Amino acid sequence: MNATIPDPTTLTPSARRILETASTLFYEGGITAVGVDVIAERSGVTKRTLYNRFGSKDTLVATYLLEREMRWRHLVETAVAAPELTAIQRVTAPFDALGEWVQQSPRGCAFINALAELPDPEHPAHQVAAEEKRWLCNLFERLATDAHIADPADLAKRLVCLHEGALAMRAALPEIDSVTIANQTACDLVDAATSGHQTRGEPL
Amino acid sequence: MNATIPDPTTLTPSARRILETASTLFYEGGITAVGVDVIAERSGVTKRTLYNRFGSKDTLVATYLLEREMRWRHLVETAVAAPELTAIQRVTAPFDALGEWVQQSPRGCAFINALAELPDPEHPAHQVAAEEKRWLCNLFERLATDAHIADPADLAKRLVCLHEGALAMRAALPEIDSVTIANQTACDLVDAATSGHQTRGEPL
DNA sequence: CGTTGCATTCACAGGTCTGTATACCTTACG
DNA sequence: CGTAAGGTATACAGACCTGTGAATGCAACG
Repeated sequence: MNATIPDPTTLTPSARRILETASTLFYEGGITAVGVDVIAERSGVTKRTLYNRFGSKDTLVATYLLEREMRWRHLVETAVAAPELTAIQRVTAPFDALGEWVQQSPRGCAFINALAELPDPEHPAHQVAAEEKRWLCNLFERLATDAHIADPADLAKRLVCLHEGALAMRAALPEIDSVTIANQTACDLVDAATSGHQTRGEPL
Repeated sequence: MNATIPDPTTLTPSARRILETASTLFYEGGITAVGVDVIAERSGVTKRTLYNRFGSKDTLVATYLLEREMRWRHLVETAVAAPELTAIQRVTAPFDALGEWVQQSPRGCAFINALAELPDPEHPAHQVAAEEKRWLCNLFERLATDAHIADPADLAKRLVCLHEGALAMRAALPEIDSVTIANQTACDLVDAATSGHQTRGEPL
C-alpha cells in the first residue's frame, strides 16, 4: 500500500508523465477531488503502471509536493544568489522569485492547500509541506543575519507571514496585486529593521 | 440538487445539529474528505432529514462557511468597537480578535481551506469565502481612513496579507507564534504609516 | 538467445460517495 | 379531532474511489 517516495529526478519516462499530469491536476483541481483513474488516463498510462511506479496515491501526492518544493527552492536560490544584489536586497529577493512563481500558480500555495486537504500529520505530504515553510523561514533568517540585521529571527518570521499571506490572498482575491504589496511591505520592514532602533507598537 | 442557502439563524433543531456537526467535521477533516453519511450519523439524524433541510452537500458547505463568517464578523466587530481604543489602535484590533479566534482554529483559515478544495468559482462556497476576504480588506481600509492614515487602501492590503499569512502559518508551523508576530508587525506598519512620510523600499 | 525491466490490457474486489424512494411515527396546533 | 410539519427507518440507485490479479508485449543488454 504505502511506499517510499521515489527520487523525482530519476524516473522512468512513464513515471515522469504520470507525475507531471498529477501535478497539474492536483494543483488545479485539488488532491482529494482528483482520482488515480483520471491521472492514469490523462498520462496515457494504465493504472497498473501508476501503481507499479508509485505504490499508492499518497506516495504520488508526496512526490508531487516534493518535486514542487525542489523547483521552488531552485527558483528562490538563484534569485537570492543574483550577483548584482546587496546583502540587504538579498533579504527580500524571495519576494521577487514569488512574483515569477505566481504567474503559473493562480491557485495559491500548493503546500498550504495540501495541508488544508490532508489534516493527518502522519501523511507523508504533510511533512513535506511543513518542511518547505521551515526552510523558507530559515532562509530568511540566514539572509537577515548576513545583512547584519538586529533581530534576524524576528524579521524572518514577519517576512514568512507576509509571504504566505500574499500567496493566500492571490487565490482568494486575485484582483489585489498581493505579491507586489507584500514585496513593498517586506522592503519597508527590512528598511525599518536596519535604520537604527525600530519602534515596535504594543500588541495592545 | 442545488438549493438556496438557508438562514443559519432560523433552523429547525435537527438542522442546527446537522450544521454544527458539519462545521466541526468540515473544518477538522476537510470538506471533500467528509461525507454526508458520517455527518448524518454523528448528528443523530438520517440522511433524509439532512437532504430535506439542506438539499445538497454543496449547500450545506456554503451554509457552514456562511455561519462561520457571521461568527467571525461579530467577533471582529466587537473587538474593533471596544470603547477604550483610540482610532489608531482600532486599525490593528482585528489582529487581537484573531488571537482569540485561533485558539479554536488550529487548522488555519476555513475560507482559504475551502478555496483550496473547491476550485470551481461557481461553487456557492467559493463566493462566500471571497466575500469574507473582501469584507476584511474593506474594514481595514475604513479603519485606516478613520484614523487619518495617508494611504488607507495601501495599508489595508498590507494588513490583509499579514492577517492571512498569520492564519496560514499557524496551520503549517504551529510552533511559530505567527499571530503575535503579525500583530506586532501590523502595529509597526500603522506606526510607520502615521509618523510622517514613509520610506518605501524599491521592490527591486 | 535469454533475461530483465517496463509497460500494457482487462477484469475485479470492496468500499464510499451523493442523492432518492417509500412508508411510518410523533408532536403541536387550530 | 384532524392536519401538517418535522423527523425516523430502511433500502436502494448509480457512480466513483483505491487498490489488486493475471497474463502478455516488447525492447535493451548481457
